[in-house]
Amino acid sequence: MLYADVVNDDGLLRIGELSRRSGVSPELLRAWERRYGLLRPTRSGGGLRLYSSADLERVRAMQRHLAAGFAAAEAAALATRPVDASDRPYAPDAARADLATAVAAFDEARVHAVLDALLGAATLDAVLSDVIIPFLHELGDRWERGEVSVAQEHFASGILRGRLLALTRGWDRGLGPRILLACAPREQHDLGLIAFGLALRSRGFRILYLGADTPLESVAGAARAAALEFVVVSAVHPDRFRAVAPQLEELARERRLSIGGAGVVEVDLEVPRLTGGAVEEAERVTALARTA
Amino acid sequence: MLYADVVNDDGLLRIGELSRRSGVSPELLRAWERRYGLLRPTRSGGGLRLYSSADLERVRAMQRHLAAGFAAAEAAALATRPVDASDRPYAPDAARADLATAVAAFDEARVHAVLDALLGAATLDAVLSDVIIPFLHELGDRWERGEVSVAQEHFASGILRGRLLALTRGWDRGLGPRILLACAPREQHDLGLIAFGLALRSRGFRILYLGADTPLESVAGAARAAALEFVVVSAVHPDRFRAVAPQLEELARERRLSIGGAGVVEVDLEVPRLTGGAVEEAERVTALARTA
Amino acid sequence: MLYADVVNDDGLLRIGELSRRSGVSPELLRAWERRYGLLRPTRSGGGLRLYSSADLERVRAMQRHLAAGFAAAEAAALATRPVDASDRPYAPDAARADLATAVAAFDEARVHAVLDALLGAATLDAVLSDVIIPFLHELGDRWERGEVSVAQEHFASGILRGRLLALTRGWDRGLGPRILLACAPREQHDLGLIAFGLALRSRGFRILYLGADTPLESVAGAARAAALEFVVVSAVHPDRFRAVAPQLEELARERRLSIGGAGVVEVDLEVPRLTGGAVEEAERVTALARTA
DNA sequence: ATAGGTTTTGTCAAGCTTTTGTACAT
DNA sequence: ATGTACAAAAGCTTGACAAAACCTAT
Repeated sequence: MLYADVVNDDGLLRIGELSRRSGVSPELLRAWERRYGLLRPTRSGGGLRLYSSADLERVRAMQRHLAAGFAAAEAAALATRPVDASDRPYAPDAARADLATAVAAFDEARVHAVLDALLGAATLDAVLSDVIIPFLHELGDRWERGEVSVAQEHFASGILRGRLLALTRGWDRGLGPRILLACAPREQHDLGLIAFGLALRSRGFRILYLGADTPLESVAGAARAAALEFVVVSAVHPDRFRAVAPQLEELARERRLSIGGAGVVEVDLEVPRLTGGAVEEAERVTALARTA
Repeated sequence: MLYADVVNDDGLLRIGELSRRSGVSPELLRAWERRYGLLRPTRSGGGLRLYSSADLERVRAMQRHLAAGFAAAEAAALATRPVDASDRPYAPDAARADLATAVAAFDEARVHAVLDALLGAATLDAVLSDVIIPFLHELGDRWERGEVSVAQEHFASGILRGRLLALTRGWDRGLGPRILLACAPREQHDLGLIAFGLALRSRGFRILYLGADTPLESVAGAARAAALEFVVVSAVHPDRFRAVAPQLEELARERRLSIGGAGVVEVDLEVPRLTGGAVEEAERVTALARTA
Repeated sequence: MLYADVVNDDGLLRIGELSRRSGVSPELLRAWERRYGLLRPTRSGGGLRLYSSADLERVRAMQRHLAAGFAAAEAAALATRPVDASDRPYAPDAARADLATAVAAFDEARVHAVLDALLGAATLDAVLSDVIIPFLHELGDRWERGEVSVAQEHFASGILRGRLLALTRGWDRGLGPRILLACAPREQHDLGLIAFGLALRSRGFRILYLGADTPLESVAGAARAAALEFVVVSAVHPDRFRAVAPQLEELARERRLSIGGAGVVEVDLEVPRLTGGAVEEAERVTALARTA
């Protein structure tokens, strides 16, 4: 189930099944159709109503509006109103707001649509530094202030992780210098590191990505096994670095190690620190590699 | 009876012996020969049928096919068809071995190439249950035995997570029942849960995915906010369940909750458990949802 | 592999066995065939229905859809959709067919949806060489045979150009070796060249892209101005090369020039020729650059 | 919400044919 | 060993029927 399904969405429901799925009686569904034109079912050869998934969505919207206190006529008007698909060129601020709304409603399709529009309108660098990374920060802040639930934060990072990882495909191939990326032990936030990797990739690096919560011995081992010179270890929380400070400094003597992520600002180690944004630091690392 | 009486110099069997060895009556053997050309015995000077061991194999194949439910004509066609071993490129065992080699060498391009070939050759269900999930298990086992480094394990799961998440796009769309998937608190292994979600998706479910390490209050909150009936919480380690047993049982009273993942086997809770593989349990959940 | 899997390859079932395996009564199976064309069994000499494993799959799909609440007619329509026959996640042939249908109907959303699904399921390399480039060839062939209108051909190449160009963003940045790509003078087909550029980019090259119909003096000038060593000139029609043969040979003495595209096969020049597919030749060029 | 009519769909039956294991005469 | 016969099992087609689900109109 793939190609046709993506567009064609689904089959058609008869009124009984629509009723079952929406919890609205068939009589009422027909009344809403007759009175407010809420639904526009196609018909079978014999005249039975056939509803699409869009109809089901409209019924659900109608129910939400009714529950919110609107009169039936108004609720129907709201539910049938077309979703404005304004094709503005590239508006990072509006996009962040859109993402926030979509995440609040667990609306996966909308999140993807916003990301599609963004990636269609601007470079990955721009989308990462103007939208995705700031959005993640905002999300984190609002989570701390209790304005966003853990579920919403998880939902959002799941989708973003999927989108970003999809862009990483093949990022270890080719001719450029190879760099190893890993999160410090016990560090679970990997999205910033992935973004950093993507920024590096678009500058010609080959990425060996180990991801969240990687023991430093493994980092060192992999760097040795794959003969890598450059290594970046990332953490959002400074304690993650402090807990392994000696090992980090040892690795720094062996390889060209940098540490990055929000956790670096308060840490004092004998290791170069990437304190800026992912794209900015990718640019700096590239410049460094050029001279090396 | 002497050996020489039933088997002649060239190792050829007479019909009685073929009958005895195969359990098929001589009459029926002759009928199969006449009707379907199943057997092509040579003849003795006196006209007696002389069967080779290949004939015996064909008879046994015929019996297997009959037992499998094929009618005689079709079973014979299958038994006489030349063994064209494999003209289709789906070889799960070889693929797993390939993946292991590629991962050991941190060869990202090769991992992707293997996955491309697999996804092009078989259904997602098959690839998940024959290759990806077993591969992850093998990887875990070999990690426990120290044959695989953490770095290799991380490298592999990063790539697989990216590929699987890419396939999840739009999995919340459609007409089917909606189901919430989350890992138990402190549980970081999400790949099995993603695979389970994909298997459910291909059976028509709509997926709301919260991912690793999700507090149960968030699960409950999201289930309420999005009006979801079905919820699955997963963990690889049983302690993850035990630590939140009361909350799980409370949630189970409120929603249709199941728990799954390797961690369920040793846990004793008043909550339905999904103890099988991802695809298998997806099938079961689908059946369950039907009865609801 | 289980015995059943081997047999399922192409064994034929009679209606009783199909009934046993699916749990659907023979009467109902015949009714579904008669009413909805769900099954298309071949017939034995005497007229008995003979079903393939694909038929069994269709019956099972039908049952799933019924269980999901669809009425029989709608469930059958879903189960007979061509995509259900090969529900591999990555089905290049099905995708090409889908693209052709969508193009014939000027259905842009569907073209995008198919491409989205493909790029989610496989690597760009695979999609280029398995789907996009073959599709362009088919389109050209069918245009020559008059089966496709100019409008359809323009529509398709417009969309594909847009999608591919969106992926080229920033492809001149970074650390890799630089390569100049241009179409020969008067050559308008640039899609293959873009695909080639993308394959090179994913291997670490930096691309300087001049596009369709570029005078060779401009190519030479740009190569000199940007100090580029590698140059590829492409054409679909051999005359485009012949018309500028001396200049090509001169440029080849100055830079590492290759010529590519469908037009190279019949041309005889003192210039290295890239006669294979875009991805394949990108791999070769990468290997060359490595040794250089 | 009800009444009265229509469509859809699973099931069944009658009468006939094909398939297939077994039996028997030569 | 061969060829023919035979009867049970399984299938085929046509036609019909009744319960469930839907329709419109009041």
